[in-house]
Amino acid sequence: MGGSEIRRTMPLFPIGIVMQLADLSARQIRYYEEHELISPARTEGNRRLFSLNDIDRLLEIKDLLEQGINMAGIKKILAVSQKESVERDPVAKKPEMTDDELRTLLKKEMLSPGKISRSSLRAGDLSRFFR
Amino acid sequence: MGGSEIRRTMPLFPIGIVMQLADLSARQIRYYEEHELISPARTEGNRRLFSLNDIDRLLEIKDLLEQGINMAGIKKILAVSQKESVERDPVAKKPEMTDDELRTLLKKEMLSPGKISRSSLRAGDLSRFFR
DNA sequence: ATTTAATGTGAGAAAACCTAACATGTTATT
DNA sequence: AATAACATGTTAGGTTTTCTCACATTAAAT
Repeated sequence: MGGSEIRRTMPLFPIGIVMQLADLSARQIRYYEEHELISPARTEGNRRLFSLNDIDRLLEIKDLLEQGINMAGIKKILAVSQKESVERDPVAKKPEMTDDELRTLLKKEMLSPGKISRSSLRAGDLSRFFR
Repeated sequence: MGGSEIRRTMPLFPIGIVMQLADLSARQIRYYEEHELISPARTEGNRRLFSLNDIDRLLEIKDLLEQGINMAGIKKILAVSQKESVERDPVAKKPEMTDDELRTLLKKEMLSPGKISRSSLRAGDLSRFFR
């Protein structure tokens, strides 16, 4: 788990917000969880709390569903794409990075990106909103 | 209005999450709102929804309060700092935490994921976590 | 000793979310 | 065409979270 992992996996959003961000119904989101495509955290009182990773994943699921892929297929695909993203993550791949390398990386992360309209959210977009 | 305004002003977080992120009680947060130091959005059902800007602001308020400044003073200061942050280049902005300090913090986070010490969070830091 | 400022606490109400069950609309299969 | 499987809608009843409002408490200033 790299440095950015911490933020991206922080359970922050209630389902109501996620519904808006991903444009999905509560029923859909819970259904995907039922099929183990996502595993949002829970509060002490059992309310779901979603991370940015969860939301990105939901956008991916939505995308794949629209391509006619079913739960089983999506599950397989997501399992692969997750493995890939871990291998591709520069921080995760080089945990023994020198201080200067890490410093350079962090500076790059601090750069401000441009604006994006929320209504046109697609899989992967969220990672550009939040880092 | 800068490009990043859209994301940073998006009402996303319920008060429960903000309490954890800023390490403040609900009472404190509502009190600051009562004194117009923050103006979180509301759901249709009247629940507060905080943006990243709101949370940064809360961290600033906390900071200023610890310095012994009262509501009135903080209000004035925040009015100024807001104006400045709009006019100032966000990248060139002088950090409250040096890059070295941030790097050290992030390293610690990488070693124990999910165990970010909230107390180490200060005003403005959040904008580096989320973009 | 008061007053003021910031925060704690509790009550009662409402919103948001939970699970579970059943219903509906599609698509695939027989 | 009938049936089955899949994804989603809907409703019901219950729990958690948040709301406002009021009163209490603590610490600092007068």
